[in-house]
Amino acid sequence: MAGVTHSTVSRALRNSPLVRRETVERIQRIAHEAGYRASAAARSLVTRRSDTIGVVVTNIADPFVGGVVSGIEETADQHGLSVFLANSNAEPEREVRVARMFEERRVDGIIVTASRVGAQYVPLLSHMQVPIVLLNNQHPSQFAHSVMIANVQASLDATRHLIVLAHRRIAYLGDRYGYQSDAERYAGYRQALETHGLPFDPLLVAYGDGKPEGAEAAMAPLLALPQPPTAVFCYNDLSALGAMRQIRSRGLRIPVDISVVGFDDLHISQYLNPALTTVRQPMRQMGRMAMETLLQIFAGAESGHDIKVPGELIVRQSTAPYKESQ
Amino acid sequence: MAGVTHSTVSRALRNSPLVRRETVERIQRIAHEAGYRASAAARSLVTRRSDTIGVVVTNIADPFVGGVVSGIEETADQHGLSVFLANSNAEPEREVRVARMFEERRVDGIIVTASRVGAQYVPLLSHMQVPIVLLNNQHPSQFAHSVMIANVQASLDATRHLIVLAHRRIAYLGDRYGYQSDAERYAGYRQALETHGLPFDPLLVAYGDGKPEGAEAAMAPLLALPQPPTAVFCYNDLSALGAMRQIRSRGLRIPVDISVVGFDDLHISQYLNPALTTVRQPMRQMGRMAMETLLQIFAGAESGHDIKVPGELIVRQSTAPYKESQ
DNA sequence: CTGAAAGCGCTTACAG
DNA sequence: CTGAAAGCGCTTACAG
Repeated sequence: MAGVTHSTVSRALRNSPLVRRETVERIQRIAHEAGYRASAAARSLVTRRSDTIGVVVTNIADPFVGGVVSGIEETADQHGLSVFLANSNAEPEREVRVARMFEERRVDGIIVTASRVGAQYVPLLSHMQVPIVLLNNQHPSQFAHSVMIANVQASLDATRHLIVLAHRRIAYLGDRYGYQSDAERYAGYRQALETHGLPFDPLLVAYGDGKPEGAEAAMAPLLALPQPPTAVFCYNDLSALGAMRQIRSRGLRIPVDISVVGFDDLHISQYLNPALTTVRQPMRQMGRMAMETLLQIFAGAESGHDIKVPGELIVRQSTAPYKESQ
Repeated sequence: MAGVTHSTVSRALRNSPLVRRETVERIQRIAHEAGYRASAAARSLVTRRSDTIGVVVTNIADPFVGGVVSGIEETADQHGLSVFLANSNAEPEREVRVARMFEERRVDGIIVTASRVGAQYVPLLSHMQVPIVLLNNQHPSQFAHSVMIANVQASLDATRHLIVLAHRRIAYLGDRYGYQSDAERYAGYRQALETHGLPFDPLLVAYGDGKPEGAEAAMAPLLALPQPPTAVFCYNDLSALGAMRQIRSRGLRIPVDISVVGFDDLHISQYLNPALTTVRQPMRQMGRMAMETLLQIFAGAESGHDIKVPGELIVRQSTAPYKESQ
């Protein structure tokens, strides 16, 4: 040591006004030279806060999730919080392990980000008495707050965009694992048809897996229809990617023969050929909002937080007016 | 409690053979019913292990990084380790904060994943006495082990592929922040030219930022050359995405007028139009390997770990034979 | 402004 | 097979 007790050291390192200025400086200098670093574990044992949050995702390799986590981490860092990242993979056993892990780590809060999270999962987490913020997920528990994209409105806009372009046979290519998000995007699609007096044809609805693979496969029967669609609204950009490949492989041109709309506006979407018309989700910002919601709850805000983020339709080159020749 | 001391509880919960079978069961049942969960902080205070690793990335929204982190997390989870995720953003202040955070948290090991990490950063981390594994990064410290893609060989293969297609004016579109990776990929490119007796033209080398934006801008002067390249080898797939858009915007066709090769084989690359010829990096697996290296070091392996992963050239539709008409 | 004491919730020798 | 004791490294009233 350097002439004082560890009590004083503890105070000095946290810049307590209870310690004489010069003592603080001396201690900090010595601590710095010695490379001393207070143990977070010991501290959290007494403060009863871990300064840690848990983030669960279904798949960190999904670019949408990556954008969201980036926003979460940025805000957490600004407030001195560390983030535990856990990939649930939507597997029940992993979900259970993640929940237990978060409990043992005594995380101060949890953010669940996923396009498809097991239905029993959030109840599992909400059992612990810790605030939970859901990002683009259902809200089945009273412990959960949420940040959600305005799926219905955004999908309505996207579908209307196609209707205004004179398309009459518009397909919906959903995500069979998308649960709530898929249901809402589908609802927006239906609403748009209805509002504009277009008939709904169940043959024009197909389901992929939210990834290019599944969408590519789901697109095939749509194109094989006697009266194929002249436009397709996809659950997300990744699905659009698969749909577009299927369309090309049939020798059809986008957007001349068929228009495609996505959802998310991934960073790459503007670089596709043709550039993808899509609904922008401000992923990074949504991540930040989720983290800020948690911060507000930590600070004692008791009212429910249910933030609805508007989606913005970005019109690019994958959509064009319907032409008779089709 | 339920009739025993906390010592016994502690032992029972960890399934110690020192405790009578039925006592173990009774305690576990009660603990389960009460929702008891041992505090990781208290435990790690005495065991002197946190069962935690720190993962630093420059940008979690980068799809390459997402793939790697996915592999890391998967393996960590299998071994009961939790992962702290920190985004350094290549900003020096954040790097310092991350290092301090990891020290305070007493992480058992660190993995640094990044295409471009600050040069002073790893020394900063290696100052703490904790094993470090670098993924696709320099190896400037004796505390660091590494998992790296075989950049030179893979780039040589990629460039040779273009040479075999009869291309003679092949550009290299690098990443000015890519440091080591960029230098090695460039070296492979140079080696291929040399081996095949092709002249090197410095005018055919341009630098982007490893993202579509920078590559798109860097591609422009290349195409404006009196003798433009007929093929371009890009630092990574994201750069290829930008290069391709620039090429199209000049009214040139891929691969008829110009061939494009990327590096990474992101999930989306096979869905591009045209599908991208690229070098596959097994991102997920590399992440797993990095984590396994750490695990081996924990287990006492003292030999240096420097794993070189071969890249695999995946030929798709963005490359074609050179034709006179160009 | 500083010190002595208690305690956060565990694990692990040491006894028995 | 179980208990009593010590201790991990901090923070924070409580005194002075």
